[in-house]
Amino acid sequence: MKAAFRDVKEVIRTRIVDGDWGPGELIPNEIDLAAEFQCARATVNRAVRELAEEGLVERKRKAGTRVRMSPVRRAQFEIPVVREEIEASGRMYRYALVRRDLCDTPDWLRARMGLGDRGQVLHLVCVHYADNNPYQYEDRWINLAALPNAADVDFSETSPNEWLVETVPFSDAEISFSATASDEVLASHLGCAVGNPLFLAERSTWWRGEPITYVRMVFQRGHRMTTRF
Amino acid sequence: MKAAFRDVKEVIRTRIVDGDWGPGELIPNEIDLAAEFQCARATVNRAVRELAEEGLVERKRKAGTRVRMSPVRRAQFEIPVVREEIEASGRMYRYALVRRDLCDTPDWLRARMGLGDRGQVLHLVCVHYADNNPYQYEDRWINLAALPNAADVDFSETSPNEWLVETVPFSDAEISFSATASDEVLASHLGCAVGNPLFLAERSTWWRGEPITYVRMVFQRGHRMTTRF
DNA sequence: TAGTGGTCTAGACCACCAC
DNA sequence: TGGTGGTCTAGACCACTAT
Repeated sequence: MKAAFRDVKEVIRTRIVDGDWGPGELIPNEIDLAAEFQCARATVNRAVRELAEEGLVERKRKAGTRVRMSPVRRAQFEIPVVREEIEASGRMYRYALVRRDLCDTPDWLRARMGLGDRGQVLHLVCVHYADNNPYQYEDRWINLAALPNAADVDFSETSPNEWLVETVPFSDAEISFSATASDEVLASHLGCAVGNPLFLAERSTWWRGEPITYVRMVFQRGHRMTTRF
Repeated sequence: MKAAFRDVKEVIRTRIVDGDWGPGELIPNEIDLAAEFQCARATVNRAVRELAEEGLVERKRKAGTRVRMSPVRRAQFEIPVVREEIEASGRMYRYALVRRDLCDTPDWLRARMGLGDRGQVLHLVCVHYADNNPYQYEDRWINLAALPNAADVDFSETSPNEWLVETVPFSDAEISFSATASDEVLASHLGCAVGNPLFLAERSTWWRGEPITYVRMVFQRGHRMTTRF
């Protein structure tokens, strides 16, 4: 008899999934549901509110609660730190820094991140291995105007990924996924053929409105990103 | 003075983002926060509970609430119906059925969907256009044991996607994203070169535990899936 | 304008678990 | 075992909006 709102939620969910309450149909109001389930209205409110957050129903004051015509489908992915992702799968993680440059901000990066004027960026290239097989190629640019001390960090041991997570933990980000073809550099680092299709993730990060970093992460051939919903 | 819990939530979020309460740090308990914000404990509870759902803090009974060391990053994507996706971007949607077969369930599909014994499936191939440019190639298999009337539907006008959404609205799904190379069939339908890297989404769907459909959706060259978090 | 959901409150009991 | 979060209740007032 604990978490009554969960029971209420599941009963309602079942009625919707089973079609007792069809798409577009109005379901009873909170007072009636509270009476049916012998509980307080607040309990029903939480149950139905969570179903609305899941996209199963739609609520409007005065109009009541309706089953959605087509449920909103939200696929949700956890974005872990590479090392944790690899170690969680039981494989050994290894990291290697391939390249490190200090340079003026390229124009394409300035445009992409909304960086004004000029300034320097730290350009890092590294590879993440799982059981000594290349897993991910990382090409990263760090805005030194925002993180000047990044220039003094030794990235040969610590991956920029982890250093950033510790240093700027709570940031806004935009991530996008696409497909790209392997060029000679990628082929040599990932051990695949030139022209192979590869899964690419790009992420831009801001902290309190200020651009922090942009990274291209290219995964080993055959990589999949999966979720259930 | 409406939605006090939102104000409380934002004040706490700001303190965390600004570093007033650093990673791993214990934040005041609900009673103290309620006193500070001059509100009921339930109000603080909702605020902090939602921050926990967002992955910003971690709560444990007796141990209290701590700021997460590295916030859990969840990228969330809405999975719209193709037509809506295209029309939302202001482009004209067009659909074409390329192929329709009734056949015995191939072994690979049986394994992938957890289909027992034999049975027939409806195999549909179609293309979705945006402003008359190919946008997505769809290769779909429908389990006729679960949806026998799918065999009688005229899919030359209605896309299987939309028919399924109307017919089986509330289902469980597994979706996965990867990169694939264009073969001759894809190249001809999508108007790209053979070997081009393409973004691939695969979805398996179940309703009340029963396999419904498996679909491979291959997007036009250069397609990106983007979200902020 | 009336009905519905959105939210707050004050108090209560309980489950969990670090100490 | 005591402190903390998790939840429920009964009642209240308010905001929105369909009618």
